[in-house]
Amino acid sequence: MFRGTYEHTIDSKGRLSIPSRFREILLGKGDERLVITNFVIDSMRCLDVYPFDEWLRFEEEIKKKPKFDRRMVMFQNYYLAAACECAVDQQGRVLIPPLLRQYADLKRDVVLVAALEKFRLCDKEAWKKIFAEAEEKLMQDPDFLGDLGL
Amino acid sequence: MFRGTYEHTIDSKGRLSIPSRFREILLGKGDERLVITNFVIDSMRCLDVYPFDEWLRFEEEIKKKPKFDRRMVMFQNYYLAAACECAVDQQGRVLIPPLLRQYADLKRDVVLVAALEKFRLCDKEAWKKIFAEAEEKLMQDPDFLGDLGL
DNA sequence: CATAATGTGGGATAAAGTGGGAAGATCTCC
DNA sequence: GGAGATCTTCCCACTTTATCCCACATTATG
Repeated sequence: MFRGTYEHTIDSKGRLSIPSRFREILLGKGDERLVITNFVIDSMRCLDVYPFDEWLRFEEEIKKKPKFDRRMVMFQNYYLAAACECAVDQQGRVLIPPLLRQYADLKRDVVLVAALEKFRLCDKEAWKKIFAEAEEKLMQDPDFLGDLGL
Repeated sequence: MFRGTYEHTIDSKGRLSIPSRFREILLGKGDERLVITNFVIDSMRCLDVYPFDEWLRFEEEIKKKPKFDRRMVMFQNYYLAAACECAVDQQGRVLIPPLLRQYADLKRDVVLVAALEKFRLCDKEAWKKIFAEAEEKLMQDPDFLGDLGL
């Protein structure tokens, strides 16, 4: 389970270092490969990053679904088609594939955000907006937090 | 169960010593790890601090909820994404992760406030306001406690 | 009053995050 | 097919941050 939010930078060669806490989890799996693909939060583009074994698990789920359902085809075109396997180098960095980087409009400053079994990669400014909106909406709705026991 | 309010200081390296009463509880669990995340009281930002086992329990509760509910997604982005696992060192101190420290605007003087199975970490001045407001509301409304069924 | 426990400060060491060079691979264009 | 350009990978190095350890002051305890 990934936890926490980290601000990192993408260098001039398009490399991004994985937070050591995240990397520990990958090392624990004995497989440092990642699968990166498109995602959107609040209509802001970002990237989803899976450990390789979690991605395989996810693919198995997909296979169980009706293959020619129209929405399934759309999903495949959007999410599966873009998925790219990336290796982590010996310094703990991944090269973000140019097309994906371009898609999510990742510049220098990015944020890595834990999301249970995977994590998200997001432009820093974009994440600020996503976070601010979540904070505001949640605080306007004390009943919701109450239901969660907070 | 945590009890009491303690005024401590965050040192120049961002470390905070856990009150010994709180630490006893952690030692009793046999696991001194903490999970720290964002919170807001009366639109004043602070941090929620869970013993590791309590946090796991909470995560299990969350997993039972509908995953793609809009408010749930926001909650995921606000509360879960920021949650960071922190170890207590041999002097009984935690390093408050910089992003969280920044979020809650923690300077030197902070307050640790027990909240049942977890506790809160709050800027000293902010806590004064939160406390004063709570006290005032209680005094202005003699039925307050009664309405709560206490 | 002596002793222990608690909270705080600071130095030394290790680790994390970032930048950049150089060799090898891949691609492009002629 | 070969020269040049680009991209990838590996390595080394630097800076910042985290962690460990020792030490001191203050407060609790007997």
